[in-house]
Amino acid sequence: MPALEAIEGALEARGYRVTPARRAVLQAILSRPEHFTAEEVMRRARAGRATVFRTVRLLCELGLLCRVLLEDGRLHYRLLGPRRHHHHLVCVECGRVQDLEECAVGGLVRELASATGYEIQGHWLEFYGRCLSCREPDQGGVR
Amino acid sequence: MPALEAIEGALEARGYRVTPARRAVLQAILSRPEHFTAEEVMRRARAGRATVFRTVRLLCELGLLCRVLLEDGRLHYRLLGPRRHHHHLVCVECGRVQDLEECAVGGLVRELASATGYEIQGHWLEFYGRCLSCREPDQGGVR
DNA sequence: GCGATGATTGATACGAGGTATCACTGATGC
DNA sequence: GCATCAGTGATACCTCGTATCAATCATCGC
Ligand SMILES: [Mn+2]
Ligand SMILES: [Mn+2]
Ligand SMILES: [Zn+2]
Ligand SMILES: [Zn+2]
Repeated sequence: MPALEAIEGALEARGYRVTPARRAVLQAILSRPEHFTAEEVMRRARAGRATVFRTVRLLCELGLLCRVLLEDGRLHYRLLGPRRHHHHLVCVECGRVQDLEECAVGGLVRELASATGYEIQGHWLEFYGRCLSCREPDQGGVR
Repeated sequence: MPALEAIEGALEARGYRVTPARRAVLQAILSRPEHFTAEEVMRRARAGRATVFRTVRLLCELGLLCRVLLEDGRLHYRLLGPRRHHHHLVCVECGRVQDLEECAVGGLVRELASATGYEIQGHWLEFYGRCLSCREPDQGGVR
């Protein structure tokens, strides 16, 4: 999880200004739990609606945020470490999100490309389930 | 692609009535291209907004429609043959959608489950690219 | 047939989540 | 100093739904 300065550095490095509005959005994001909606950021950042959405989009484009697609189709955002393209495992009970280390469908993409003739450019892949701690009561585990 | 009578039969078989409003929605769907939004159905079916959305949801639940997640997060719908759970390959240029024969991440799901302890209950998986015909101009192919 | 019951409908309001406009502000470059 | 352009935010607007609720329709027991 990058610190404020790291994110601001990444913005400046790409020619974007670090303005008060952007800093407000960044602070709101850093104060949020592991994943959040743009609306939640809105409520905490002293910045206009359009600016919040623009900033979130910008951070996604720069690879500083990743988008987490929930099972019901809602979109959340999440700070991204230095990681590249990857996918998520979302606990539908407690909301915990686990980044999956890498993209496990690379082989599948190649197979599909040769089977269908498509030039495959991207994909969505998200998994949903119940995490270990949410399952524990089930199992009548220790204690 | 099921015909009107087949869909109506499926509704009746599960205890749902085939009403004029539902028939109007079905006809609008059958007149649409391979995938469509609920809004497009709205514009063609003489039926109230709520009814259109309710009917589309019902058809999804009954397995008569499948949901196609576009790259930008929008949701389209598509008539489903007798197929089960599967995924899509969407051409981002012409919009063509190809149903993938089966779910190719079953093995991955099992691996993930044992690696993470999650009980994995579902997933989203959609691929985006350019289909063969949309690529052809690229390649200076035959003719 | 008759009334009770439950399914279905559509007008309408509401809500989330996001984009388009556009006049304005504030840095930057010269 | 002035032109230019990135950034801003109020606001209107849009899509894609869901909630409400009174009206209607079909069915069923009698
Ligand atoms: Mn992530
Ligand atoms: Mn399909
Ligand atoms: Zn959990
Ligand atoms: Zn195509």
